[in-house]
Amino acid sequence: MAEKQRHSWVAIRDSIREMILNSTYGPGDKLPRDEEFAARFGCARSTVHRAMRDLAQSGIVERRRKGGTTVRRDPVTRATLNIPITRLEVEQKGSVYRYQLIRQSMQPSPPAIMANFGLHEARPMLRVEALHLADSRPYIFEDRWICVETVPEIASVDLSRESANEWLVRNRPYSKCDLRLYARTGTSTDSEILQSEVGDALFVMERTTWISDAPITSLCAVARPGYQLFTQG
Amino acid sequence: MAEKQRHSWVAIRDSIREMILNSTYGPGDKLPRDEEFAARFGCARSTVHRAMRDLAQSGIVERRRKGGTTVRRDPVTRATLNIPITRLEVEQKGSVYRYQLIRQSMQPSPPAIMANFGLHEARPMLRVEALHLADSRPYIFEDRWICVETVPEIASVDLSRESANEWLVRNRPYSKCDLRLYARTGTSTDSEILQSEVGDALFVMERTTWISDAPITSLCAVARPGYQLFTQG
DNA sequence: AAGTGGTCTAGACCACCTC
DNA sequence: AGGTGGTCTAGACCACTTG
Repeated sequence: MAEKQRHSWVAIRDSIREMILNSTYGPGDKLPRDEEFAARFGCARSTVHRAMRDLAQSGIVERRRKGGTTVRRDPVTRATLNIPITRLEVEQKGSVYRYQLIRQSMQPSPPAIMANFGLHEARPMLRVEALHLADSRPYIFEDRWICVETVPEIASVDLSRESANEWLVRNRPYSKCDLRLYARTGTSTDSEILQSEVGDALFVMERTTWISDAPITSLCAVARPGYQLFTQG
Repeated sequence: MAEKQRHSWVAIRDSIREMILNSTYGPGDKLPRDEEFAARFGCARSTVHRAMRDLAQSGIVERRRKGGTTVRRDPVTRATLNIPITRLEVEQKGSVYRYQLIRQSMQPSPPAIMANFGLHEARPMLRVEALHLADSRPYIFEDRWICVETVPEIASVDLSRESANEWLVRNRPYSKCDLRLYARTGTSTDSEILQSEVGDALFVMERTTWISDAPITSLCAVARPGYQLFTQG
C-alpha cells in the first residue's frame, strides 16, 4: 500500500513534521540542511525545499539563509481569512445588496489613521463613510480613509454608485494588509446607522493596506449584530 | 535600472497581475497556458508556474488541470491570522500567565459540536472548560471538546497543569481548521468567569480542527473585553 | 569568507479534468 | 482521449547572513 509517488513533497513534509512532533527535533533545534535531507530521502533538494516551504508557511519551522532551518519555539495556528467584496458576500447569501454613500470629504489624516499607516506627517486623504445594506437592512458600516497621493484616480470615481470597497479591490492591488478584529459595544451613533440597539455587541474589522510602503486605504468596518467572519478555502 | 533577475518569478507575477488589472484579461477570462507565457517571457515553464501559484493563492486567479487558468470573477482579500498559544500571547505582552482548569468530564458530543465537526452521530468526547489569566486577571475562557477516539492520549494528560490548548498545538498537527469569529453580548455567566460587566461586548473565536477528516477538537474561546486579534507575518 | 536557503532551467512524467 | 497544470530531477548560480 505505497503512495503513488514515493518522493512526493507532501510525503516528505509529513515525515519531517512527524519527526518534529516525535521530538526527534525539538523547539529551537536546528534541522539538517536541505541537501542532507535530500540525501536521506533519496530525492532532489528542490523537493525537500518544497516541503520546507510549506512547513515554514504553516509556522512550524523558520528558515534563514546561512542560518539554516530551525523548529519554531512558539508554534502558531495560521488561518487564512477570505474577505470577499461586501456586495458579493451579501448576494451569496441570497439577499439583495444595496449601497449608500453617507458622506465624503477631503481631510488631512488624523492621528489614528496616521498611526495605522505608520506615517509621521499628515497626508491629504479622502474620507468616505458608507453603508452596505442587505435586503434594505443595514449590514456593514464603513468609515474609510483613502490616500489620494497613492490613489489619485479615486477623485474621479462616482462613489455614490460604486463602493470604494469594490473599486479598490478591482483596481488596486496591495502588497501588504494589516487586519485588526475586535468587539465593541454599540453607541447611540451605531444604533442610528445600523438600526441596532444601544449596547449591542458589534463586530469591528479594521483593515489597512499599502502598495510597497505607500499607503492606500485604512478603514474601520462595523458589522450589524450577528455578523460572523469565517475561514474557508 | 533593470532588476537583478530579469526572469524572476516575482517580476513575472507582477507582469501578469498588471495585465489583469489593465483588463488585458478581465474577470472570467481564460489566461494563456503556462507554456505560452513561458515562451513570451523567455523563461522556463516552472518559473511561470511559481508566479501563477502565488496569484492563485492570493485569490486573483483560479487554476484547474485541463481547464487552464482563469481570472477570478470575485476577487477576495486574503489575510493570514496568526493565532499563538495563549500562554505565549500573554507572555509576549509582558504579563504573567496563569492557567486554571475549571472542569473536565467525558460527555457525548452535543448537536452543536457534532455540527461543527460535520458528524452525524455523537462521539465520546472530553469536555474541558478552562480559564487563561494574564496578571491574575481573566484573559480568555475556553470551552473545548476533544474527540478521544482521535486523541486517546489526552486522557493521560494532566490538564490542571498544562492547558489542552498547549498540549494539542505541541503534539497534534491538524490538516484542516475552521475558524469562526463574532461578537457576543456578555451574559451573567460570562461576567462571573471573566470578571466583566453584563452587557459587555465580547470577542468570540470558535475553532474546529481535523486530521484528515478525523475530528480533533472544537472550542469556543471568549476573550475579555478589549481583546483584539491581529494579522502579522 | 563561506555556508545555507532561494531561484532558475530544461526536460520528463504524471494526474486530473474537460472536451 | 487529449490537453493542461502539478511535480520531480539534476545541476547551476545567486543572495543573504552569520561566524
